Amino acid sequence: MEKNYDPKLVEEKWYARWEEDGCFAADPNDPGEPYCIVIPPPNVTGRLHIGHALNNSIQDILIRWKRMQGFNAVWVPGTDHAGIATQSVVERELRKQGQTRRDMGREAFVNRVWEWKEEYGGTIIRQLRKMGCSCDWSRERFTMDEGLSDAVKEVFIRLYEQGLIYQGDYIINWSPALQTALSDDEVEHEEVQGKLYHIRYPVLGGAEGEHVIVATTRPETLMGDVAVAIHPKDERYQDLPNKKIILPVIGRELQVILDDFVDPEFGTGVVKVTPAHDPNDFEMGLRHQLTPINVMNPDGTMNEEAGPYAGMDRFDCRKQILKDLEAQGLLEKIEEHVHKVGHCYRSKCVIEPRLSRQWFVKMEPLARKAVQAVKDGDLNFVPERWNKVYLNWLDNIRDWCISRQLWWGHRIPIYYCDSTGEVWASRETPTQSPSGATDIRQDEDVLDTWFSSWLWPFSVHGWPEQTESLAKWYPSSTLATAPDIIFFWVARMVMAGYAFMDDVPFKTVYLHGVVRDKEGRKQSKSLGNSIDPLHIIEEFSADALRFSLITLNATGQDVKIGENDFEMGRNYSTKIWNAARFMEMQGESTGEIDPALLSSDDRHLLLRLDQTVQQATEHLDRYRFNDYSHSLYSFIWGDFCDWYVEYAKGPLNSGDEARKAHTLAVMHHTFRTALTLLHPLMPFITEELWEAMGYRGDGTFLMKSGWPEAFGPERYADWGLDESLLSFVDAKRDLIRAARQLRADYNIKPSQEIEYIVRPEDDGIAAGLEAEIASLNQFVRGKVRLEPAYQPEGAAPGLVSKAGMVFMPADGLIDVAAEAERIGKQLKEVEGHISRGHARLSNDAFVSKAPPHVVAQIQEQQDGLTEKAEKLRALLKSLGAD
RNA sequence: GGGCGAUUAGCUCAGUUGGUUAGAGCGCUUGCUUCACACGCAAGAGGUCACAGGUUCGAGUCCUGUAUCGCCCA
Repeated sequence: MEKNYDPKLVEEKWYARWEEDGCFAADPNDPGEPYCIVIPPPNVTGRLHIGHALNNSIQDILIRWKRMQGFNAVWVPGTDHAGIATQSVVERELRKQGQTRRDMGREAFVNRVWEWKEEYGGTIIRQLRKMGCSCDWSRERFTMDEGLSDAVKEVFIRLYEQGLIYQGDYIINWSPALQTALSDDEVEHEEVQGKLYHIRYPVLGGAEGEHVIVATTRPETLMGDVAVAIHPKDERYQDLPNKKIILPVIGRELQVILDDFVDPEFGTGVVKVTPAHDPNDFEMGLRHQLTPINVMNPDGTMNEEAGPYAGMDRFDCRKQILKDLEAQGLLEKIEEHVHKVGHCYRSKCVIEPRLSRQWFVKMEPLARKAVQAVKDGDLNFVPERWNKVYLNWLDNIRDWCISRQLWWGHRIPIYYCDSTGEVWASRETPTQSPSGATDIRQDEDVLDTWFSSWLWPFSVHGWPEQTESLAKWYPSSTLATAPDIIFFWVARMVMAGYAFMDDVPFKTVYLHGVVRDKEGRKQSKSLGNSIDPLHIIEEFSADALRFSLITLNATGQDVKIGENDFEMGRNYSTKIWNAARFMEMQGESTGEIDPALLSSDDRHLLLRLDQTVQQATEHLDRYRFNDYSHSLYSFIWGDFCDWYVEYAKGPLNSGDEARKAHTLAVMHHTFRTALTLLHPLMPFITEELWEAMGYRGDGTFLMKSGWPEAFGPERYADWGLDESLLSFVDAKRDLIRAARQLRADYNIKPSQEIEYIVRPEDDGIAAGLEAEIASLNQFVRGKVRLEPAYQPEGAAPGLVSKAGMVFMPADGLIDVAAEAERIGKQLKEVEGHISRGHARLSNDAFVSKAPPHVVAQIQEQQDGLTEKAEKLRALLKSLGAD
């Protein structure tokens, strides 16, 4: 074995071997309880970013763990056709060649997108393999493949027939850049420093110059005004409803309406009503039977209704109309005004609320069961606080605008016959209308991409076909995703699950945090602060990438991470590698663990191993991935490498073959179990060492091996594992640390053998230490002499440890002042603790009300501290420095 | 405007139902090429747990309020 672990070839090798051997493939007929994860399908245009890396590390940990536990586990991968993103990518390519999609025509364009998808799409899927993801690739799906398209059609038609899908003219969010409608969730509201324009609207037939002042942030929609509104109780404008108002520029007569919606505090209390360009005004328009006037084209330019401004861009129009109003003396004033403006989540352009005919899903009936699922505990969010966010959204749910004016996507299966006026839905492509007319056409629009993603947990299994996979793996078990798509996707999947499968789509939703840069900013291309996971894999390893991400990320919190944080994972890999290398150098291990030969260090290690098995399992059960990682880190690095390997060097080099073999047996037993526990997190290095250490035996991959079970009371009894053992080894290590500290403080080289004199705490410890004196000597690189009644003659450096006092004769080199300072400092600390403990114990309320075991504990601690203080004082005295 | 989260060592963060002397990684200081590992070993320094009240025998942990930062919804 090489000194440094070289992951590159190893990772490639194992991934290929797992795949060749069908380790990832699941069969619904195999035994085992079902466990299923469906991947949050990444965009087919996407590339793996660090957020995906975290998300998929979590899923892979879960699936590998459950597989090892004997579940019939499947992880279904796939991608999403990402209507807007994918269409934009191909359009951008066309533009470079001086072409547009309209030049090409719909069919040719869609073919072109398919070509693009075949060639470049799914890069991300290949990248997931580099990370070690154990997806069942034979089940890979795409939201536009044939089966999923059937599912989409089926769902649309069922909802349409139930009256839950309808078409209507409403205000929707319009992206002028993309020229399509968007759902409410696709709009990002950003606070901007804008302006509030106070505009004078003349009163018809009023006195010269009589006007009302209307405040607006969007003067360019003025031409679409059909009324002005005031609050019914606003006393300032009592006589206004009887008058007519003249719309500036256009000269249209406007009525004055009274509506509760108007906020008298906003601006002047008089607002313009523009039903075609504002959702609230639209509602007011309905209440007062006003006819909306749309003044804009789909591309954000003004149309002929805008009179003199026709053809002008909406923002140019704003400037021009302000200039004109100013010239006519109609601009009262301009105020600074901070308000929220909707932006397109994809193009970032300013969203235009626009009246248009679109398709909607009526959500309220679907939401009911989705609410109940969480209230009844059939669906759980981890961390729990997301329950509330989810419920709050569902309680205020609004209908979902599902039509998009795009070409790439599932075309709406609605047909029209212009001559007869028939409108109907059809699963097949019809040749005539229900009444037999042939002048038929299909709706031009496609469906929102989420309209296919919300079916994912069952459509991936072949629904609407009743497949074996569907029967076995629906509902899925855990969904792991980021909270930013809780509404877009998670809540809608729950609704679809109940609507079409009559059950939740998954039992637990684990929501992890967002990966940020060191400054806490979201990683983004434009900031140039993103970490490329592939670069990390290249530089460190996939295991290191996974380890660092998981270790640094506490449940549900955002994680701030920088490039060098991945060193941690690499260093850990090297550490494990070298521990293995050390064992390999000791030769073959054939022995079994023999209870009669177990030393206290052996037992301590085995006890800690068992604790680690329990902790790792429990932490995974509770989705505490960082705790899981931490417990293995401290076990392997701390217990195994720092203490046990150092201890083992004694028996291994003792020349006693039986001891050597037995020590190796303990090491291998432990290391083997530790590799198993670590496998879900670091699959590659563990699989490699599993083979290198000869654990494969009959040829079973580690990834197919069983998850370790805790020892249980019998083995505890057989092996003599108990708490007193822990405290003895603990005390011994405390002594070793004290001895090392004395050496370090006096700058004595590690190579120099020195003598320590130890005055053991009690007879039991004395006997224990006596039995292990060789090991002790080795740890302190010196010679330990046990002298129960030792009193230093004159000044000698000494320290207090749990196992007793340890002295290091220094041949008159002692620095009395420094020694006194150190001991004095320690004494002060101990005295601090003593006085705090004393205060508690002398408090009657504490003694009478606290549970007895707590009181006893404090008492015991107090005794220990008091004793320690006395020893420290004695030390100080022997220094003659008091 | 409503809701949620964060505030603990120089930095990034753990700290589960309140109960040992508040932990880790990185960074820092000192020593060490000790026969697995310098991607390492050993030792060390560093914290009035944002602030103010309250509950309690006992608060980093629970409650109320304040401040700062971040996110979501309207």
